Formats: sequence, structure tokens, C-alpha cells
Amino acid sequence: MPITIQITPGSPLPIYQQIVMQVRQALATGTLKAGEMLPSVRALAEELVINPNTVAKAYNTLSHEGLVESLAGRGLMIAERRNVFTKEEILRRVDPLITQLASEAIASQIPFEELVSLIEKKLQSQGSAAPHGARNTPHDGESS
Amino acid sequence: MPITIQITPGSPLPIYQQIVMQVRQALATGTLKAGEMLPSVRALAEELVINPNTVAKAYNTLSHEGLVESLAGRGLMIAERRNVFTKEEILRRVDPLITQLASEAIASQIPFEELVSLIEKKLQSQGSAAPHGARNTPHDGESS
Amino acid sequence: MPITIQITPGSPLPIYQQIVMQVRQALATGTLKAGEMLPSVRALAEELVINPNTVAKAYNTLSHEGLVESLAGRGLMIAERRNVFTKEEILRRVDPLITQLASEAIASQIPFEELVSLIEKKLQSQGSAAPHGARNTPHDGESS
Amino acid sequence: MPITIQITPGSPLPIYQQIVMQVRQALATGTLKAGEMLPSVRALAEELVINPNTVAKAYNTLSHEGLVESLAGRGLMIAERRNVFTKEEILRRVDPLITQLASEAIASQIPFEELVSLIEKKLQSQGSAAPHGARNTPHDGESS
DNA sequence: GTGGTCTAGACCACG
DNA sequence: GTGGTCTAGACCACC
Repeated sequence: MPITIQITPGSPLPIYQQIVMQVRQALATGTLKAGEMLPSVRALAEELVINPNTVAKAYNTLSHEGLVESLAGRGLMIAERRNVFTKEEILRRVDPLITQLASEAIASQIPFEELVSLIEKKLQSQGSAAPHGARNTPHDGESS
Repeated sequence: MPITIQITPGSPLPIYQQIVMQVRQALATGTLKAGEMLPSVRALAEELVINPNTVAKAYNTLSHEGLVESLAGRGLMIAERRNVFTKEEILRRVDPLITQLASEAIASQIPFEELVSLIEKKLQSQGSAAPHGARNTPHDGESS
Repeated sequence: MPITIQITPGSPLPIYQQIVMQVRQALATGTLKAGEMLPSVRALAEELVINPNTVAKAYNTLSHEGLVESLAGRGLMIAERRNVFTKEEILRRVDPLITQLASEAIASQIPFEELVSLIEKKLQSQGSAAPHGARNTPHDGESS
Repeated sequence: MPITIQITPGSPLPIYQQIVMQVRQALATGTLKAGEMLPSVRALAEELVINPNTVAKAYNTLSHEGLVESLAGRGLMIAERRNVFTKEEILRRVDPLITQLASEAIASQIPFEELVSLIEKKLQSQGSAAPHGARNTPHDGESS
């Protein structure tokens, strides 16, 4: 299924990260499946009216995350899902987001239950409807 | 009521904006009331282990917004007039955080339960450090 | 200890990867230790007479690998050593190198023992002399 | 003696160069002798599951080097004259591979023993697939 | 001062 | 056609 990416140029979130996030979500919802191709760097750049390097940077990030594989001369393909990072590393990455969310929740006096329900709703709209993202199996990565 | 600010150094959101946002929200939710004083630039900088310029910048922004008044040589005082955010506004503000968290969570295949537990832990640790009614569990009793 | 990086512009290995490899080796030999700073992007670019973006790309890669942390506005610091990738992922990355090495070894009829001794020599000159790289503790990262 | 080519698709080294190098080494080591035929472009491309153009490019390079002779319509034959690489040359050629492998290994904290075992396994699997004296274990007996 | 982002445009390698 | 690399130079945010 062709992915449609939309960016908002004035956002505090850099363009390339907007692309990264949308591809990730497309993966989770099943819009993009393993083996499918991403739009070419040049094509997406032209479509979004941005510089090809910006798209390349987004694709590069996805590549580092193991979500995408580049096939020399043929484009980028959605990779088979696998666990790239150790659990320790994943927690490191998520922690600042959790901290910030908790701070805001405390300041705004959002009750914990409501927070949970908000996240659940967001996850469901993105994840559990799809056979792909639904594999929230525990990952017991370990570290020294 | 003294405000407790929490920053996350690695965040995409600049530190000074994190401070601004938390003060704004404390104002909106009534945690901070007109006439109260903000911690001095130096004190807050020392407490958060950040550059005083960063705190100054945050306070500057708040002054420009008219939310605080600077009393030359004596610090910053919460200004009289304040906007109270509606619940909708609060949720709208928290939404991008939730979206980003969900995106990362799906990409990392963190199960929902673990996410919730992480947030709960973070809320407790932050809440206990901030004795200004931060116990926003459903029954926010005044017993403490 | 200040690191000295040398590049060979005409190499099949891209410049940014040459930088990456040399920083990695400096880490392994203890030339660079956790907490030390890397030369600034601009400084290194000027020293090597290459474009700052090229240095930035190298630093970016190191950052993705978790070997380096960027401190906003203050430069890049050598990170505390940690396990970022699952064992599965590490094997994925090393496999092509092993395959190629094995092919060449077979074609050249280099005996297995000699191969092992070559690698051992290389590892010793880079790794085990240093208190840092010597921590070749097993990492029992796991994956689904 | 028929040559068995092994390629690694994800390698930084382009596929066609991998082919070139392996043919060169087979020539140097005597695995391939003057007068023998290389597999046809189409056959090799099919066997390696790569684009025939890639094989053609490799053969082209070999022709230019005078290592093979193209017999119009009948394929490529190993040319008479061949250089025999000294052991030093072979080692010099393998060295960058070893260096890179060591770098990755240290960065990933793979213990030396595991590295050796990986190589041993790879040598066995490749060796058994390539019945042209690839058993370069210390005692390379002719018993097979 | 620092790194981060983005643009514009070039050349190469690969298929 | 594709992605990968590199250059040149801009602007921004943060310290």
C-alpha cells in the first residue's frame, strides 16, 4: 500500500523526523508491510517539495533503526521486523519522553487513569488493529 | 506554594522551554498563585544543574508574556492576571507527547503494560519529590 | 588524550567511515575515554580539510551507535560504555564481514590458524592493552 | 577446476568487485588454471541471484586486466599468463578486512572466542559448499 | 562558541 | 533509474 506522507514545514519537530515518525506509524498500522518499497528519495522529495537530502536523512535514520533496508541501486525496502536494540537501550530512549509526560501530567493534574486511557487510545489507533504492530511480545534483551 | 521544576536534558524540547511550559501550567492549574515568587535564576540554575542563562531566558519569556512580574533586584513574582486553561487545551497540549511516545513504543515493541508501569513509576517518583498536591491518583485526598 | 585522525581521501572507504572507525579504535585502545570530548565538528573539518557535514555525518553515526553523546551547544562527549544492540543485531552486522573474510581465506588458502592469529594480533594491538576495550564480557542480549 | 564464487550482498564492497577479487585470487593460488572456463554470465548471475549486468561488469574488468580471454560466443577462458601472489601480498590484501572486523568486534564487545567460532563455522559452511580444496584446516589432507 | 537542520547541486556506484 | 557521498553555505537553537 502506497504511503502518504504529510509534513508541516514550520513545526518544531524537524522535517526528517516527521517523516521518520510517519513511516514508523505506517509500519505499526500495517500500511507498510515487510518487503514493500518506500518511495524513492527523489520522488518523495519532489512530492513534499523539500530537498532530497532531507528525505535521505530520514531514510538513514530508519535504516539505523533496522526498520528499513537499502537495496543498492533499487531503493529502500521495509525490513522484516526484528529486535535491534537491547531493552536497556530502549528504556534509555523512552525515558525522557516519559519524564516529560509525567511532568506535564503533574502540572496539569491529569489523573493517571486518564493518561493511561489516552495512551491506550493512541496505541490502539496505531498498533493493535494491525497484525504487524500487534506483536508486542516481551523482548528480554539484556546488558552488562 | 513553591514550584518544583523537572527538566529532561536530552529532550528535543529546549530546556528553557521546558521551564516556561511548566511554569505556565502551574499557573494555569493554580499550583502557582498571584503574588508568589519564583525561585531566583541562580537558585533554580543550581538546583537543575544548568546554565543560569538558560533559566534567565525562560524567565524572560515569561515576563514578555506578562505571566510574571520582575521586581528589580528581588526576583520574579507571579502576576495578577492569569489564564485558566480548559481541559481541552490541556489535552491538546499533551497530545503530541503522547503521540511521540506511542510512536517510539511501537517502534521498540514495548508492551503497553510496561509503558503504563514506567509512567506510574515516574509519576510516583516525581510526585513524591514535588509536595504540591502532585498525588494525582484518582482520589487526590488532602491527607498528606 | 587528544585524538589524531588521519584520512586518505582516495580510499574506497568513505571519509566519514574512516573517521568512525578511527574513533571506535581510539575508544577500544583507551586513547579516548568516557567523558572526554571529541574535537568540534568545525575544528576537525578544518584540520582534515573536508566539509563539516562530512564530520557531522561521522559523529552522527557514532551517536546512533551509542558511543558518543551530543551535549547541546557544548560538543560531543564520549559516552559511558553500554550495550546498545541485541546480540542478534550484532551478529547480523558482523556476518557479512565474516563471510567475506572466509571467502578470501578460502581463495587464498590461508589456514584457519593463521587467520585466527592475525585477528588475535589485531585485537590485541587495539583492545586488550586497554582497560576499556578489555571488558569483553559476554553480552547475553536476546530477541524474539 | 570449477570455481565457486561467494558474494555478500550487504557488503560495502560492490558485488562485481567481490567477484573480480575472488577470480583473481583463485588465479593466483592456482585454483583456476589457464585454459579453464569461467561460468557464463547468465549462469553465474542466476546462481548468485544477481543482475547479469553485474557479472558482466566483473568479467569486463577481468578482461581488461588480461587475466581472462573472451572467446566470442563461447564464454571466458582463463588466460595463459598469471601472476602468483606472494604470501605477503595475500596478507596485505586480507589485512583491511581483518582491521574492519576487529573494529566492529571491539565496538560490539564480541569476545574473541566467539569471533573465532563464527569464522570457523563460516569456513566450514563455505568450504563444504566449495569442493575445490577449501578445507584449509591445518592438516589439509587429500583424504576427501 | 557548539551541534542540528536544511538547501542546492555535484559525482559515483550499482542495476 | 536508484541510493550514497561530498561540498558549499545558510540559518537556528542553545550555552
